Amino acid sequence: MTETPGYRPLYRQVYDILVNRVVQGAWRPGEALPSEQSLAKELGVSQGTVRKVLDALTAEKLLERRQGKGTYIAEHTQERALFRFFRIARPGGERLKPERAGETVKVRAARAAERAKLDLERDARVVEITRNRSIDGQPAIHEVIVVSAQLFPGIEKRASLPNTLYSLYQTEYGINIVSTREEVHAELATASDHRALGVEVGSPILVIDRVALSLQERKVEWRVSRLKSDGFVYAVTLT
Amino acid sequence: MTETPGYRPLYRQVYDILVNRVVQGAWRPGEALPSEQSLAKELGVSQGTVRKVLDALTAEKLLERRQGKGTYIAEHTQERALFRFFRIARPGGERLKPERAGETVKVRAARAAERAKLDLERDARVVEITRNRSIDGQPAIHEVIVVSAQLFPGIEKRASLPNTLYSLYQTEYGINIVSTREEVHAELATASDHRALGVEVGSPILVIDRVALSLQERKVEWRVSRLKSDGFVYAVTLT
DNA sequence: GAGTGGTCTAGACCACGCA
DNA sequence: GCGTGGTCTAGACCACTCT
Repeated sequence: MTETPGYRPLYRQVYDILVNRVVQGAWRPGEALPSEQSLAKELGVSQGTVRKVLDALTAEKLLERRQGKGTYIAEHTQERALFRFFRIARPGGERLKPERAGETVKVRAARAAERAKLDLERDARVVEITRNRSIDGQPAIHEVIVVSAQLFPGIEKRASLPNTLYSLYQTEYGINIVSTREEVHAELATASDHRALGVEVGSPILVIDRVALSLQERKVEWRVSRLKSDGFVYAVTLT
Repeated sequence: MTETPGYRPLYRQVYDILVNRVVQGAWRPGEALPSEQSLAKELGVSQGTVRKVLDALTAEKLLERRQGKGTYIAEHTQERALFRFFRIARPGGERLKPERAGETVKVRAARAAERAKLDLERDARVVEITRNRSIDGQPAIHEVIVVSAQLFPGIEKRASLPNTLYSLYQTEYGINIVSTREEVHAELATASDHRALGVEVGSPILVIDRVALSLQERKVEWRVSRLKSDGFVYAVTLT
C-alpha cells in the first residue's frame, strides 16, 4: 500500500511522531499541546516545520488551534460528532438532531459478514447495539451497530451509552474516529421496519451502511441505519 | 454572509487576485501558470506567500502542481470529473462507469422550483437535458439536468454532449464546478421509472438531488438522478 | 545545467487571549 | 505585558523534469 519512502521529509517524520503521541494518549481530548516553539526545540526542527505539521493535523480535525491560546486535541463532543458524521436532514437542508428512543445491547460471536467488514479474527466476539431514534418525537431511524468486543471491553456493561458513541470511543477507549465510508441504497420496508418506524410494509426506506475508521485506518465500527424516507434525506456536500 | 475583514492578510488578497484571473480565463485548462518566483515579483510579495496560495488552490483542486514542471490549471477531464462527483458503486466499493444511452435536450421557461434551486430571475429560461445511462449494458440511471439558458448559450445546439458535462462547462463556458450539494432519498418506482429503467413499478429507487456550485458559489446546475437500487449503492467517504 | 516546485530555516512582526 | 498562534520574508538547499 504505502510506497518506499526513499526520501522522507522532515515534516513527515514529525507528523508520525505527533500522531503516535496522540494515538497513545499523551494528551487527553481537550488538553493543550506544548507550544510550537517548545515542540520545535524538543524535536530539533524549526518552528515552521512544526507549524506545517500542526496545520495538517488541524485540517484532519485531529487538533484545534486557537490564536493566542494554544493547540488542543480535538474533542468529539456531542455537538461536533453529531454534525460531522450525521448526514440526515430535511429536504432543503435543515439539519436535524435525533433523539434516542430505546436501545438494546448484547455480546455474541461475530458473524461472517461482520468479521469481513471489521477485519476480525475467526473466533472474535462483537457487541451489538440496536437503537431506535426519533426526530421531532416521531420514530425515524433504526440502527444496528456492531463493534469488536475486544476493542471495547466492558462497553456492554455501561449503564447508558451517549447519543454519539464516537465521543465515548475517544474518551474511554482512546479511539479516534476520523472518517467513515458509507454506502446508501433504497429498500422496501419490512414487517420489522413497520414495528420500529411505524411505516407501512412496502414503503421506501433509505439504508445507510457505514464503516467507521480510526486514525490508523482500522475498521472500528459497522453500522446499518434504516431511515424512514418521507420527510428526510441523506445530505452530503462533495468537493 | 462574509464578515467584515477588518484585517486582510496578504495571502488572502493574492488568493482573490489569482482566483479572479482563473475565473476570467487568464489561462486555459491544462495551461501552466507563471512560476512562483515571477508571480511573487509581479505581485510584490515573497515566494512563500505565493506558495501558500498556490497550495491552497491545489487543495481546492483548482490547480495542479508538478515538481520540476510547473503549476497548471486543473482540467475537468472525463476521468477526473467522473470520479470526483460520480458516487455510484457496487455494494462493497467497486467504482462504476456509466455509459450514455439516450438523451434529449430542450429549452423552455424555468419553473418555480427551478428558479428557486438555481436563483434564477422570474422570466428566466432553462435548458433541460434528460438522459438515460447504463452500467454494464443495463439501464441503471435516469437523469434530468437543468441549467440556466443564459449561462450556457447555445448548449442545446451542440451535436453531442460529453459524458461529463462539467468538462464542457469548464472548457466552453469558463465555469468551474468545484462542489456539489446532494440530497439522497428513497422512492417507489413509478410507471416512468419502469419505462426508463426496466424496474417494476413499486420497487425501490434511489433519488439523488444535486445542485452544482461554481467557484464563486453560484448555483449552476440542478440534477435529479433516479437510480435502480438493486446492485448499486451511493458511496461516500466522510472525513 | 537550468528551471521548476518541495522542504527547511531563522527571524521579524501582527492579532488574540488572558492575567 | 506576556505567551500563544498567524502572517510574512529572504534565502538556502533538495528533488524532479527537460534539454
